[in-house]
Amino acid sequence: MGRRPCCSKEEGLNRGAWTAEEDRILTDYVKAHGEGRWANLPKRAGLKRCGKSCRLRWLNYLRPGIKRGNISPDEEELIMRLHKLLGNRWCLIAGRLPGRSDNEIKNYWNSFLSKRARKDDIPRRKPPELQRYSDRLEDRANLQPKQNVDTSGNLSSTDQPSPREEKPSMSLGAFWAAALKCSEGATDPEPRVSRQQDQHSTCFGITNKDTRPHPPIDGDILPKESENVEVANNGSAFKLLSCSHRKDDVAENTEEDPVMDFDIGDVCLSDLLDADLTGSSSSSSPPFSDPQPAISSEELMLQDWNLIIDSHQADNVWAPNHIVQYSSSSYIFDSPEVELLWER
DNA sequence: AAACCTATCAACCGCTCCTTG
DNA sequence: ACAAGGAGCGGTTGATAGGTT
Repeated sequence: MGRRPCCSKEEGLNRGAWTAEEDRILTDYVKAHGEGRWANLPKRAGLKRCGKSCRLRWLNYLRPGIKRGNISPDEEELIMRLHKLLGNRWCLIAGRLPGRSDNEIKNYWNSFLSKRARKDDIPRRKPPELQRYSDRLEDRANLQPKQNVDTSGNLSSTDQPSPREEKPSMSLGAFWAAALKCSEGATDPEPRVSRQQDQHSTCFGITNKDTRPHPPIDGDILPKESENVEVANNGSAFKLLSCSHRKDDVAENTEEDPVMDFDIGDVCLSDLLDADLTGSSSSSSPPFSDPQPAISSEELMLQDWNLIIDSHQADNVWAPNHIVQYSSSSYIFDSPEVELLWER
């Protein structure tokens, strides 16, 4: 489909900084008619501005409750931690900081925190099994440089990108993001889940069979209840027992049950979590069922290595009743982050 | 005092996805 | 099923202020 030229290229529109008068007109109009219909707003309100520009101005500066400047140390720390998990997904990060706009956080990051993050970055160490797997892939790629290595570690003879490469899988990284998105909906008294946020059917929760009090969680990040994933106390950690939702069920259950499974690319989260990773990569029972192309768990983890938080980071606080033991890894459902440990 | 450099941040831009007809 | 329009996101740009030489 063709795209309309950007409205900012239209003749006769004001550009650059907004004047106080323009602000007043926009504020009055939105207060009277509500948000939305941005494309028509300038004409109706009598503003010589692009609709997108009006939307941006309203969301970033004029809407009620917006905070400007003076980002507190707490907010700064939260931004750092969320960015570590979510990357440059500013709208999601902003969603965790009431009154802050994605633009402000993005600017703050680019001008200050990115430098700090680089300075603080700890070199990340791959666990030995992943390092070996990574080396094997590299060796094979070197032997046959014109061949692609597909996501299952197999070689393909075509130069065309595989479908998976064309459309990247929802990664473990996205899984973390999904958990955060879910928490946002669950904690906000007036959930504002955007269409785009909703598109992956992203919600996830665990049943905490432990009866110990829920530890204080910043913003109470995860849903407190779930009927879908059972977690049992295993002494120092919790082992995932089951995950009842299949991706086929999600559509029907979405309405009444906010907790659901979701796809991680071609696989279901429950598949990933149910899979047995303790065996070698040549295990006779592949973790993910046909007809999906086999994707090894090693590969999945390798792909997402950069999103894994190193267990040596000093500020990690582990709450044993929020750990899901998964093979040699442990998923931690605690604090604003969902974290993954190796060989815990 | 002037020129230059750097940091900040508001705004722009292009792209993607969703909704609607 | 398809196309067009609406909306939102994230990267980038450019104006400006403040600091340094």
